[in-house]
Amino acid sequence: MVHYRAIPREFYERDPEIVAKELLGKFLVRRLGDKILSGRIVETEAYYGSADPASRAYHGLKTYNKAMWGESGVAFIYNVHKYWMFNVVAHESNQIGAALIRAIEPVEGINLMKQNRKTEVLKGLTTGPGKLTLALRIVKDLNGTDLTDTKNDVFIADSDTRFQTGCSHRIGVTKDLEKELRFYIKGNIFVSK
DNA sequence: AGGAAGATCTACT
DNA sequence: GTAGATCTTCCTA
Repeated sequence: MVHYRAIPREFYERDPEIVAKELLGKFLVRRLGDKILSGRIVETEAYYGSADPASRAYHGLKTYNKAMWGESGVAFIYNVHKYWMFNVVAHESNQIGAALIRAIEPVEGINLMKQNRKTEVLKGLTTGPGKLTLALRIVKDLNGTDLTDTKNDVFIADSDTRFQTGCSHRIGVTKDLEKELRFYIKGNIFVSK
């Protein structure tokens, strides 16, 4: 049983690019009853507001994306192609932004993750945004959950381990920015392709 | 009420 | 490498 340390809200009250980069190596933890599922974050992407055509916030404030305007450090969950995308709201005060968790490396509750994904194979279990939400049973009910509180059903926990990181352009977006806003842990086999 | 789009995944060639 | 499946939400009529 791992002890999970909460991350203060100030961590998320910065530019999404910085938050996305620094989320690498930290833990995403899901509580299912008395069971814990967790994984190390190995791949993220940063999204902005009206200046970012790939962002959910690009077309202005809507009911489904209003979390991106809200308090930093809470979950922003959005549906695409039958899957749920898991984001953390992250922006400076009066700004808009979020960091998408794209991939994790399973740590605790691996057998339950396999059940949730209906597979026996560890390889590829959580190597994509849609796969990891399925594995951790993350659905839109968790939208708005405070991720800085370790008592909640889903939260993010700190880690002291440092990794070599790389960056590239975002994946799957139709209109990307010039900036490279995807970050990943170099050499980790759970980074998506 | 219906159509289209979307930050995806799987399976098959 | 590419096609098709399939779901939630939004936009228009």
